[in-house]
Amino acid sequence: MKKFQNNKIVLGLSGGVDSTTAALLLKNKGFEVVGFYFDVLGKNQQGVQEAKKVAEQLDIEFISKDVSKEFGDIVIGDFCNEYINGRTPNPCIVCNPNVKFKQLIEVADSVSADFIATGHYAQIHHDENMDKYYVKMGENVSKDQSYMLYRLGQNVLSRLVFPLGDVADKEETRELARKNNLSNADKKDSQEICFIDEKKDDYVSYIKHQGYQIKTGNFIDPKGKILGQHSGLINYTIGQRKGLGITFGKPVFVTKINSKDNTVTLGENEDLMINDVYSKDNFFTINSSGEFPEEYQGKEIFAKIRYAAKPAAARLYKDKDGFVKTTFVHKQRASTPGQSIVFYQDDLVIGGGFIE
RNA sequence: GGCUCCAUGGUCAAGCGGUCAAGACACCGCCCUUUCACGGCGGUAACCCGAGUUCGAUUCUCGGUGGAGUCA
Repeated sequence: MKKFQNNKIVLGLSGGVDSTTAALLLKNKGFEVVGFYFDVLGKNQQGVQEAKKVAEQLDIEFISKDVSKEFGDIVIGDFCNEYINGRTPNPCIVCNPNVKFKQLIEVADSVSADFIATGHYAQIHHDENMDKYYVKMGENVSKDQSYMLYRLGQNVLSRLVFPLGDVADKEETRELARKNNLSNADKKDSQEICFIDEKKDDYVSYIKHQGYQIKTGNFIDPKGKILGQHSGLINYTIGQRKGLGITFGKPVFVTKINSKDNTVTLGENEDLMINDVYSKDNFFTINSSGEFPEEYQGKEIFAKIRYAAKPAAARLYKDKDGFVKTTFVHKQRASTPGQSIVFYQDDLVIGGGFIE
């Protein structure tokens, strides 16, 4: 798709090694690169300056934009609500289609660029016959970030380039950066949640600072017996072991979070193993609406229920009320409401949804 | 009230007349990780008090204190 008939490309430029190296690679391939920094906090002058400096080093155009309003409404609002409701959100999943890539497209249109890019370790696959685009796992299997991108639609994918998709090793990225004297070649990987300053907040105190009231409640066993006091639902996620402050001589894990009666159920690891995972708000790549394609009924696929999980064999079934049931061949550990399940066919992302 | 049993890190729990006093769970740190977790590695931390026996007591004896059981 070439709307503008040029080689102009808008790259999400955070100032980190990955996006910087991505810019370099694009430049080398002959793209006219525009570095785009989106400021989710709206006051991140340091972030802007760092990215700008990198852009100058690379000698590329640079744009920054305050997207704090939409980011706050869409991502942070959802993030807090989910936690308050006893779920475990993954803000990156929400941000990508609704803020990050949406912004990239908008900026690309505004500067008449045909393409957009990010430094994700993922690839794009184009099915020529069906004329469909897919996110494909990165060559760098251990860093593969395709999971985070399952909600991107054809309008985005068709214009998207992942320069680092075929880089098989993060060290290779750094090496490239070093060779080209990029100042951030050895900058530490960013981590944690991007909108929370880990120096002064963790996500729990962040949510508290947003004005939410956190109520303590009971830890209970699977039969309902009270085991102790928990410090508020937002502190916990399914499968969690540490930070419970409760001891039984053997590890215990969070097996259930119940927002109705404000309890947290603790149990053994075995209790966390399940075959069937239900998801809602599913999004399937090949349908512009994102709906479940009928031909996927009973389909053998691979799926993972967490970013860091290994894709595991499963079958897909359409369920009532827009739900999808995924039946794994082997039990999976700690399916967590709010996290995403992502479906793969071989190394292509075909869709995903939010776990219930 | 009588009798019996017990008393070790935050919790549970080994053990011995001379030990750097196990281990598990918790906790802390690091690693892993563009979410939250899991996981891996490492770390802090204890013999209830007093008297006695002994070359030496956490270990044996007595008393105290605290807890558990039992009897009328």
